[in-house]
Amino acid sequence: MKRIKVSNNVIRRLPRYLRKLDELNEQGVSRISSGELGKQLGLTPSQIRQDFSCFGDFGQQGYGYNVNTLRQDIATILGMDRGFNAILLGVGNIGNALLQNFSFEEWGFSMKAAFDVKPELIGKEVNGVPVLSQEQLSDYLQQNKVDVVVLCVPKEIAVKMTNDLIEQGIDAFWNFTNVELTDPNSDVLVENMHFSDSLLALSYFVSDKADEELARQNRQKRLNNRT
Amino acid sequence: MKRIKVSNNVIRRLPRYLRKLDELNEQGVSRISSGELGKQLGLTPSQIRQDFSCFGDFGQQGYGYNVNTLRQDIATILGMDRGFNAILLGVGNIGNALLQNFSFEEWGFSMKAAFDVKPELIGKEVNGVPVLSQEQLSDYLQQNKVDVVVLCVPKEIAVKMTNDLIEQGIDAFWNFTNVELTDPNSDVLVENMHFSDSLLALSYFVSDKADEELARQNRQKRLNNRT
DNA sequence: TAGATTGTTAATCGATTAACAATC
DNA sequence: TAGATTGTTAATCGATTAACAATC
Repeated sequence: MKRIKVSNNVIRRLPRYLRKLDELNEQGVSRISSGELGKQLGLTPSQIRQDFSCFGDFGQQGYGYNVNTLRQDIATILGMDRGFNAILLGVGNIGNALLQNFSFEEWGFSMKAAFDVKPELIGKEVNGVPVLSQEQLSDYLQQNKVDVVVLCVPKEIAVKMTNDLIEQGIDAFWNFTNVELTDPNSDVLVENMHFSDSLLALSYFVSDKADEELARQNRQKRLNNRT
Repeated sequence: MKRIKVSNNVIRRLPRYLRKLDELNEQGVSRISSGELGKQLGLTPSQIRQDFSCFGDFGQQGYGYNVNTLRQDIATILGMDRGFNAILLGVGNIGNALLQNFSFEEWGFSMKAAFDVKPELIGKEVNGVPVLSQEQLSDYLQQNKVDVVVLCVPKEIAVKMTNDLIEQGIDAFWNFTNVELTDPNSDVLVENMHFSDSLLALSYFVSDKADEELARQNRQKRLNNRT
C-alpha cells in the first residue's frame, strides 16, 4: 500500500471519509459511488477518486465502492490497527475530560496510563486508566513502548515538559496546551488541538458574514432612496 | 478594512500570528520583520506579507512590523472586539471542562449561559456561568442576542438539536459533538472540533514515520549483506 | 544617504477539476 | 450487452514563492 508522498490535505480528509463510511454502515448502505459520497461530503467525485488512488484501487468500475471494505482500508491507512500506545500528562479538567469521554480504543489507541503531580490523584484510576506520579514517568518510558503522548499540562510547563520527553525518545504529541510546540526544524510530530485558533476562525467567519449582511442592507437602502 | 475574498488558508493562519505576536509582546519584542516572523513560524516571508496584504498595509518599509499594533490589527480582523455572545449546550464532561478552563473572554467572547437537562445542574453556576434548563432555551434565544452556540451535547441528539437551533435563527456553531453537522448547501457556519480527526491524522503520520524508518533499516540491511 | 524591508506583480508550484479510456 | 463508474491523464485553478521597485 501507499509509498508515494501524500499531501496534507488528503490526509486531513481521510478521517472524514472514515466517519462518513461508519455512518453509512450504520444506515445499512453497503455500496456507494464517488458521486454520491461527494454529494454527502461536499466534495467533487474527482477529488474523492484522486484521494483514494493515492493508496491503491479500492473501487470497481460500474459499481463504486464497497462501504465496509473501503472503511477497513481507510482504517488501515490511518494506522488504526497498529495498536499504538498512548499516555496522558496532566489530569486537570481537560485531561480528565479526555480520559472520561474520549474513546481512544475506538480510534485504535490504547490509553495506558496518566501522570500528574497532585497527590490526591495518584494511585486513583480514571475510567480504568491508572494515574501515576510524574516522578514515575521516566521509569515508565524506559519500560514501556509509548507511541503518543497526550499533553494536557498547564501552559507554563508545556515547552519544558515536551523537550524533556523528546530527549527521552518521544516523537509524537497530541497537544492540548494551546502553546506552539512545533519546532520547524525537527521531525517530532506535533498534532495541535488549539481551541482558540478554532474559535477565532469561527469569529472571523461570523464577523465577515455580519459585514456582508450589513453591506447588502446598505445597498438595498440606497436603492430604495433612489426611487 | 478587507473586502476582498480571503482564502481559508490565510484565515487559519491568522490565529497563529496572533498567538505568536502575544508571545513576542510578552518577551518584550516590539518590532519584527516578515523574515524573522517567518523563521519562528516555519513560513516564508513572502507568504506572511501576502497574508497581511489581504487586509491592508500594516508594515513599514525598512522597519518591519510593530508587534503591538499588528497584534491589535489582527485581533480586529478576527472580530475579537465585536463582543460576540456565546451560550453552551450540554454541561457534561467536555462542556464542563470548557466552562471551567477555556477563557472565552480572552478571545473576545462573552459566555452568557449554559443549558442542560440534568436537574442537579440547573440553577448552579459553573465558573460564573449560570446553568439553565433546556426548556428555557427557546425563551432565552428570543430575549437575548446569541452569536455562537457551543455544542457539547451527546452525539445522539446533536443533529436534531442543531436543526432546531437553526430554525430559531442560530447560524454559527462551535461543534464538539464529533458529528458531521456541515450541510454543504446551507450558509450556517459550523466550526468543528473533531478530536478523532485530529488523533487519526496523527496516527497516520506516526504510521508513516514508522514505515519509513523500517524501509530505511531494510535498505541498510541489504547494503550490509552485499559486502 | 545607504540599508533594510515592505507591498505587489510575476513566476512557479501544487491541488483540484474535467475528461475519457478501461472495465466491471 | 449496455450502463455505470472507476482510475488516471490532462487542463485548470488557486496558493505559495520569488523578484523588485517603492520608500521608510
